[in-house]
Amino acid sequence: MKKKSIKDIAQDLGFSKTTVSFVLNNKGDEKNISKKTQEKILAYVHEVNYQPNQIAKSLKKGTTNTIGYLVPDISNPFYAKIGRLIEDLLAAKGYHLIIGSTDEKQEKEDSLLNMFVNRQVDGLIVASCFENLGMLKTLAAQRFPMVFFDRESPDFNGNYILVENKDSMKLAVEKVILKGAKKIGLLSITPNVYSLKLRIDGYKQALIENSIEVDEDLIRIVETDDLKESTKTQLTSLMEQKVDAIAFTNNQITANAIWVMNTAFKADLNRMDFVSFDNIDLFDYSMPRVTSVAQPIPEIAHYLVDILEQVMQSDEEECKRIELKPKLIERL
Amino acid sequence: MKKKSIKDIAQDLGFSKTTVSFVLNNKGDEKNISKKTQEKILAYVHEVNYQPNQIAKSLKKGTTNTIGYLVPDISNPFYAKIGRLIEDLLAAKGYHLIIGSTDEKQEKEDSLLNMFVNRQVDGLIVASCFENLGMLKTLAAQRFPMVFFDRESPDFNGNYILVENKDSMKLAVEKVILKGAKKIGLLSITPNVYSLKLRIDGYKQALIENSIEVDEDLIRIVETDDLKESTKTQLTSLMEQKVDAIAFTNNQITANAIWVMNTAFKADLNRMDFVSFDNIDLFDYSMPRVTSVAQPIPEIAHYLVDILEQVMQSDEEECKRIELKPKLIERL
DNA sequence: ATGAAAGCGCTAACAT
DNA sequence: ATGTTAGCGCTTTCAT
Repeated sequence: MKKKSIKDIAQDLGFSKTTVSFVLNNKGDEKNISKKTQEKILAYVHEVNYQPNQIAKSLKKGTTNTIGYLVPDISNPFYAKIGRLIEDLLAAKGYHLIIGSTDEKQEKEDSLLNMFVNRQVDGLIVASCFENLGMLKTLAAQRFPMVFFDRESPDFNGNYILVENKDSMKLAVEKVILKGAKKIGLLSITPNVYSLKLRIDGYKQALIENSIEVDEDLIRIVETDDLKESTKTQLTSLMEQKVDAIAFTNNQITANAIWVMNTAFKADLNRMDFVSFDNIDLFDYSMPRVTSVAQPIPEIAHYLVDILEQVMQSDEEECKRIELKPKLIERL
Repeated sequence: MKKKSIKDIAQDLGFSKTTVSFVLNNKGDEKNISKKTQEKILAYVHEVNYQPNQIAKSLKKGTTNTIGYLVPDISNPFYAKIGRLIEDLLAAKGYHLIIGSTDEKQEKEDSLLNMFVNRQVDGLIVASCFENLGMLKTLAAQRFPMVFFDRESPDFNGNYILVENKDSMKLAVEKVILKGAKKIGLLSITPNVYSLKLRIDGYKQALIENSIEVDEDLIRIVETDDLKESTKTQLTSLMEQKVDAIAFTNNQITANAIWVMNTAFKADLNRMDFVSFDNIDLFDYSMPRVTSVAQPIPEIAHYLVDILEQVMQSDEEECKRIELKPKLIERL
């Protein structure tokens, strides 16, 4: 049995497509369709298990009830968890999620943005790498509903859900300073992401305010393309400098670094302290202990869909910028 | 400037929609469109940055180049990683991923399946809870392209990418027996998932073959709805029985259990051994040490899109069942 | 070498 | 109270 369309239903029952459509969309009463007709249609629709073609509906209405979720890597626990939360929040409002991972590459990001827009997503939630603003600015100019998170660009005016990067990192680093650390290294992925730059700034500020000289040679950048190997190289080099603490700017790099530390520097673990921006479950049981800056994930998810919904509904000009406070989790 | 459609392009240039469409789809030569016309159209299209409406295309062609990915929880690292891998594999073939989390509930699963089908996804990759086979059987009867993984139902004939559950679990449990464990508990989520039942069977088999009596009271099932609390309760009760090893049937429950162990039973960690089906990064650094059965994630992903593609292309009757071998990672 | 027109399945303004 | 019709943006057969 082939799939029935509204047309089939109408023909089978001897009504017009219009009547059937009205009934199916609960406009029966409003459109003065007789109770009897309504019941007849509903019964038949149920009998043949009619399923509306959402694509046709989308083409007609110009909306798809689909939201694009664009992040560097959907399997990163931070993005995965937020993804799960917004999936549920959006589902409650009738939206579905289509996902894309950009690998921090503007090229991939642009191509995915393009695809999503062509697929007529109704809105976009994105953790952009903000390397090249062209595509984003074009979309913004068209008033395409977008909300950004995790990352920010000072040159792009959009709706942002962010966390206090600089201050939080500063507070975290100060914890290990208070504990006695004197020579503190830092490991980060590409700092041309502004949020990461802020985290690095926080680290520096902590040193400065505590009269520790900022040594640029202790600030190491790993290559995103070859994270595992690059982390190992940089970390090894840092260890040779005899640092007594290390700060990491996100969960991904911390996880890799912990692995390296356990593999190659087990003996040093006890004399050192570690600080991570981002918190992952792992930190609760991992060796070494890691003091971490936990982003308020449920809150972020909540604001993301909240603001996106507002943007999709009203055509307001004003951009929102919401900055949330992370929670510092001490594990020293 | 409003978005241009093919019609606009045609009007602007004085050609027909047909001609423009042919050129846009690289059928210019095949359809004998003059070089000059082709160039003109291409140039203009580029100038105004024309973007085809994929929804319209989908409606016309009956395919959307979208694949539905349906799992219990997209933020579970196992599903997230596979998600990421198939996202990339599918992207290379022009497909996008639309995701749904079912929370192990058939109701949610059915509703998502329905939505995905109504949205005309071209295929489905699903880790079903297989609680009620109605919806799945209906889809299978319509020859809807689907590939299943991680879970299996003996009552449902579909394409499966699985791992050896029973044997792997048996081997893992035997490791701790060899190390001297005598009283081995087991913690699992809902065993009405057949794959989990197999893992439990493997556990039992290991005991039997090593002349250890199977004590049903040492086999504990946690409630999926309240995982954290239920894990705590069951684990505490198991610990009161003075078990000297515990086996867990998936990563989710192991992660929770590790947390409970660290919180409430730190003193017991050293005298005990742990075994987990599924491996997560965390196990490399966590206390306690956990011997784990690592599923071959990239291979699973690879087969998933491979088989799905085959199913979408040919209309072959035959169902495939691929069983992969996990890798045992000893950490005793 | 190019165009007219039908149609994918749906909605909704406008009849009747 | 129900039907006619146009149209969303695209592809494709059949004309010319």
